[in-house]
Amino acid sequence: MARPRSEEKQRAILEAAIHAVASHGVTAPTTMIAKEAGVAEGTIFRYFPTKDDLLNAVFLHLKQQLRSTMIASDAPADSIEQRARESWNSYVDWGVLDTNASRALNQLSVSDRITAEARVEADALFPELSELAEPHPDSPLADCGSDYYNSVFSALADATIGYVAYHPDRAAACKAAGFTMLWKGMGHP
Amino acid sequence: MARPRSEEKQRAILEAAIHAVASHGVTAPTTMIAKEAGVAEGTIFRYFPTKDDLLNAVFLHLKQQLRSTMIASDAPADSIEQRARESWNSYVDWGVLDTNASRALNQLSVSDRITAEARVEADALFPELSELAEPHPDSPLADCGSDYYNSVFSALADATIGYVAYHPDRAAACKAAGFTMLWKGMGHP
Amino acid sequence: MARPRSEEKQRAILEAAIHAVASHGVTAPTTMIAKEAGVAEGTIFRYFPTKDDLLNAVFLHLKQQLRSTMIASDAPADSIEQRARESWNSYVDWGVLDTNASRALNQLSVSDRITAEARVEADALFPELSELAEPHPDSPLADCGSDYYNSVFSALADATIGYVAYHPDRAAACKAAGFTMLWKGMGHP
Amino acid sequence: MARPRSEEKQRAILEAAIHAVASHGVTAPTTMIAKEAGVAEGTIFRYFPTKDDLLNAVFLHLKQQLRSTMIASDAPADSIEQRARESWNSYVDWGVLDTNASRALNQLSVSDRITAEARVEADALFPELSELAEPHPDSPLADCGSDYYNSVFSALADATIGYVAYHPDRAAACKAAGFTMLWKGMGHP
DNA sequence: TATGAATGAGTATTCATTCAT
DNA sequence: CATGAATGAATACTCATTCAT
Repeated sequence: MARPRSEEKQRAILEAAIHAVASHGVTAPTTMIAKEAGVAEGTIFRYFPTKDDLLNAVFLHLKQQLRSTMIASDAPADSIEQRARESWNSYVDWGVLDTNASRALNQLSVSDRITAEARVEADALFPELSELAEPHPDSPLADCGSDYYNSVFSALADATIGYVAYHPDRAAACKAAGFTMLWKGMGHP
Repeated sequence: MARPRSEEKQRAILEAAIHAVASHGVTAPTTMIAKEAGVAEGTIFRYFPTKDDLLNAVFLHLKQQLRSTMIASDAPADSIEQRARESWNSYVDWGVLDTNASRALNQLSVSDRITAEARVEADALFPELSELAEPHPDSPLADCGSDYYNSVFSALADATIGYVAYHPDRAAACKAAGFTMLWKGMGHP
Repeated sequence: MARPRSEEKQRAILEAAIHAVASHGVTAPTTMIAKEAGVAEGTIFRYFPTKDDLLNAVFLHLKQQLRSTMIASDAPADSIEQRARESWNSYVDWGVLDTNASRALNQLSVSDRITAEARVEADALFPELSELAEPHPDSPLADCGSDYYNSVFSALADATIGYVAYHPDRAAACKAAGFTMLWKGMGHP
Repeated sequence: MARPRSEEKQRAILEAAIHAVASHGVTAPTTMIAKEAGVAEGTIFRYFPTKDDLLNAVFLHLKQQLRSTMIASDAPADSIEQRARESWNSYVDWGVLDTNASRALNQLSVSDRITAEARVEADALFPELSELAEPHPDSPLADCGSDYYNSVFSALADATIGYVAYHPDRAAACKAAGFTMLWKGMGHP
């Protein structure tokens, strides 16, 4: 599939897919996505050869979007704790602000239609998480693999996002509590 | 007077469903489940009127299984920390030992085909989690809602189970690290 | 299938089938019929080898029931018109009185699951209709076949029954009008 | 811009449905209809969202067809009797000429899958039947409801069509006899 | 290139019938 | 003989994908 003409149409399809997946899961029919995107049924397949390709593209698109958010908020940080907290905060905020995006990403994350390659590619977007995760020798995480921290980070963040979505008034408390867990869990005092 | 309804067959269907859902998600076709269970397709619907009923039954079955495991390992605990750690350990061990069960439970947990009732019923099986979660006033969790802890517990546990499944040699380290996170996150020193 | 033991059970099945067919058409499931008859699903098939056999039996049963009614009301008639009118009246009354029976018979009459043999057998139950129908040479019916009259008789009667079922207050008028049609149509003055 | 929706295909589906319903009743499977129409099974559902929609469309299609026939034969009539007789004749002729159509219409008419709306719409196609039915005060039909005549008209016509289908040589006699019944039954001398 | 009509394999569910108890 | 559990072919409908326009 050659790069298709309309960048805008591709974007519309992605956005429509996000919305559809958020509300109907990965089984959301392509017809529904097409309708929501304002394109014909067949058009989707000129931009994404199969539905799976589309789903994986959505997955990466969301991860990149999240990535951008985190960079945007990347103020020069005083301390490593500050940087870590800001990563955490922007991650959670992104999910809370754009519920659709967050819900869609959750659905995709657990779906077996997202390939291992896409997952690897997505993880590579967040190198600083790994860096922050670099545990000091006496951290409890020292003997866990390097991406155990990553798993835990997103697991905690997703749980927090999900919870805050239903209890917006507790957003601040939960964000703080979640970060404390992460930070103390790494062996910081 | 007729052939009695077979407890064993019902079990076979549940087990088959677990396996099928673990590897194909909740969209695993009933034909596949039937074949795996060694029964005719129609038989499934004698035991579970609809596929959704089957899925909810599987969900509760797995939760109960998990529950039993945790009770079985419920040694008289010296301290509250000890009790908490044992809950955590047996939860994670269950998932690690029976990967299918754990994967299926994850798929079901995020599926919108599991009813709110089933979820409530499932949560009621783990009252001690809530009790352990009771935060003291100066815990970071104090201002979060009461089930934020629960969300975090399963999120961390599932992440740990998933990770350990791929890195069995690090099981001990990850289990310990995960619990530390949880424990310290609650404000314990 | 040997004549089965319980005459009573056979009757219960027939009655249940009448009710089920009246309200759900010939597609009424055998399980529903069994339940309504208070017998097990399989029992039906000890009395009637197939569902089609059951339906044909119901058809004949209803025709016989109708037949009995008409005989019962068969007072010694003064004139041939009187006899004809009484036939007509008892036929229509039967349908009006037992709506279920009438509805079921209608459903069965138009169903292609009733065999030609059953239809012939049923017609043979009403020989006097044919006799009454014997047209005099100058009747408009003279050149129609002998059972055209029969068809017309039941067509008119069924239409009348159906109409009266919804407009019970007009029963008398419709019965009279229907008979007039029949009688005058035969060339009587 | 895409392939236009084919009027011809819709027609093929309707015709196939008529044929299938005529010979197998309303339970004729959609696969059979599709095969007979020479289209894929899914295609049926592009033209008719559900099978019930298809059945209702077939019902109306047949009524309209019948309607056209009757209009076509609508010569300027000398008398009201002449007009009535021509209505009757063309109705019966239609059924005799196209046995499938007539059989299908009969099946549909008694089916509970034809909606009340469709029936009302169909009746509205034949306003002159109601007009002709307007009974004079001393008609036997005077005290019956206004659509008793309609019921009787179709009942007689269908019976006649059915009979003539098997005895084509008696068509003329039966048509005449049937009309006489109707006409005399209305109190005409 | 975009469209949307056409496709047909795939899905959950039903039901007449069989047969172990 | 009666029961009802088990069966699996059949059914209406869906949907990712193809392809004529």
